[in-house]
Amino acid sequence: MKLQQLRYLCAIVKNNLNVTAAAGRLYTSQPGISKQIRLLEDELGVQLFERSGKQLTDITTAGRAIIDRAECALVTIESIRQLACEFSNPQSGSLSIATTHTQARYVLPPVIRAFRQNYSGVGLEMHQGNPEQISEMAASGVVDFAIATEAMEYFEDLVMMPCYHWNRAIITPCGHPLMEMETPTLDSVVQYPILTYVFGLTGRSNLDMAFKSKNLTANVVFTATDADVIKTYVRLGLGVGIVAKMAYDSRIDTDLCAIDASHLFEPSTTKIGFRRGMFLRGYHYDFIRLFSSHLTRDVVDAVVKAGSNEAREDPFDKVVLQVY
Amino acid sequence: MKLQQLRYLCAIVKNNLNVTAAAGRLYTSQPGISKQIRLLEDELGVQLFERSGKQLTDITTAGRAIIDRAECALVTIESIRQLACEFSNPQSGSLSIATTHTQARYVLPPVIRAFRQNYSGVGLEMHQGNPEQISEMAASGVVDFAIATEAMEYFEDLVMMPCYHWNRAIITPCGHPLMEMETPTLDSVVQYPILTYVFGLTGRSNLDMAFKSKNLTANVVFTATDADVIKTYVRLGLGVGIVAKMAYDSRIDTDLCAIDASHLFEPSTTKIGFRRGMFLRGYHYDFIRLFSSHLTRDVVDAVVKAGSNEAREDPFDKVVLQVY
DNA sequence: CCCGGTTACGACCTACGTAATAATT
DNA sequence: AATTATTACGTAGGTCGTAACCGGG
Repeated sequence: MKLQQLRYLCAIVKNNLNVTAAAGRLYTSQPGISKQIRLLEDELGVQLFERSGKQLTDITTAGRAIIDRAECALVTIESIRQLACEFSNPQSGSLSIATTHTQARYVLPPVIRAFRQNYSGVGLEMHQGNPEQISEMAASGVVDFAIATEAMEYFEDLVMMPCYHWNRAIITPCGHPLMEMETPTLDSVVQYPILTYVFGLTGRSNLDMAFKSKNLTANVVFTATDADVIKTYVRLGLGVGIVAKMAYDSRIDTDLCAIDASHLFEPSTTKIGFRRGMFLRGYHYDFIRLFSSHLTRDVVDAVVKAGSNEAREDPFDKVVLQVY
Repeated sequence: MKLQQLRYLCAIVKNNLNVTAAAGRLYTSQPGISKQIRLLEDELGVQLFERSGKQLTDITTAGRAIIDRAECALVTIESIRQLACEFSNPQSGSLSIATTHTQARYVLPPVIRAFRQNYSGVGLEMHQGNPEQISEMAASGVVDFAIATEAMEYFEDLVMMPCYHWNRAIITPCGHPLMEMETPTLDSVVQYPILTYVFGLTGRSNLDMAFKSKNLTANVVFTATDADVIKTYVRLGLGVGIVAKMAYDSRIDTDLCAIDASHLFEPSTTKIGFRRGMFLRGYHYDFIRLFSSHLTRDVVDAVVKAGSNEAREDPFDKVVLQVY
């Protein structure tokens, strides 16, 4: 049994049992992969894949169990590599983050700036996607960290930690009648066409829940994945926007007005997650800390330890998170 | 990085940094090992060992962390192998147990017999030693299971489970004055020279505690590692023996008399343990079950899961163990 | 001077890529 | 017919073992 064979095995699985695709991803030839898989199966004495003729059609029961452990072994091996790096070269490496537009555009900039000042030798890579894609990237090891607000609980092998709460703002062109009120009600808001995030993004579910619980139907005329686009269309007069509060900047958005809407919608919680078993380098801890100051190294370590098991008491019960 | 290199690395550590010994254990040449270690260090860019001249004198900080993970990876790899075996050949394999004389001689025989009837294809291997050696064997993967009564808690990477409680018997040649009493007291027992187990074996510590708590000094004139030897010397009239109750068989030891001593000494608990992360095959579960009927597959799995973390509530709190 | 680790070298093996072949959709 | 896996084969790299070489205690 060789590590390569395990890598090939996992690559095939990640590429939907397409050996050619797996070979492409690993920059090697597909006959090589086929042969190594065959050899592995011979050595272990078990079929790992169901085959119909030459095609791989499915994973066998044994295969599934073995692949799980193979992934685990590979993660451990990777962590050895990282660990060595951390000792030989603690100031250099690379940090890759997958996140949503909202975070990338409105929350991360100061964090990234501070991080770069401390770790100029660490390469940064940023990926964008919806929360599901983001989680997937972190779970499969494409990125180190996933940062998002929704749909981050569904990956068993991600360690998730809450970072901060945030509320929404209602934005309109200046002089809009809604802006006359101190604290508009949901009833008054639904009078107008609404522009907000597409479903599944940036706390959209909390928004829908608020309307639903009051039996109101919001007339959502436009959705987008980011607040910049939404603001653009609010400026065009399509309606009122409901976006994350941090997406409104009074210095820049001078032609728009905003009202805090924290009394209308439940706050959402942004979380950061990384793959279980991953070795966290010094700069990983520091990045997390920069992003959310209560997540010190000790706290993170505790969560990792606790998380290796199913639910015990939530270590964040008593922590008061920053609120935007 | 290759698996062999990790194996070499761990072997060197297990052999006290003696490369030649490690080579011998692995049936390979020591230049090969030296070279692979060197290559590994080059690839990782970290020294794994401190060297004084050519000698390996110590493990570096980085080395220690890396070796930990290397061992973990190797255990996972081994578990893949076992897993495959379980699928390809569930009835064959091998089971190795390390235990003390008491278990091997008085408790395990019926278990082993039953096991062999179910799994005639599984080779059995039995090792003996003191509890520390036994734990060590299980922790280092020489054997699958460690079964003993004392000193099993000190290995962090062993999963331990209580199997049964047992009490002691006082044995004397027939007609001994102690046997006149229904329930002898400690005071009466200390009147006589005592023969029992050597320190660290078979619940010896509970015995010492009992005397100490009553401020009595036992006149221990003879210690041995097993009850057979002790009984022999009791027959010679050296004194009274205090041995595990199951070591007295009225059908065989017709020239000896025994009195239950459970009122004098706290019962001891025999435990079974195996290396954390080890893949348990079907026959492993069955063996455990045969040895201790409350340790069903579900219970064992639960302990493994829970044990991957530090102390949570003891899953055996409410279980009533069999008492010998 | 012996024990133990490193260097040097040669043999064998095997992983991998290219090219041709077969099978499945 | 196009896509995808297997088979065949040659090469290049690397692991391992033998043998000779050094450094400490």
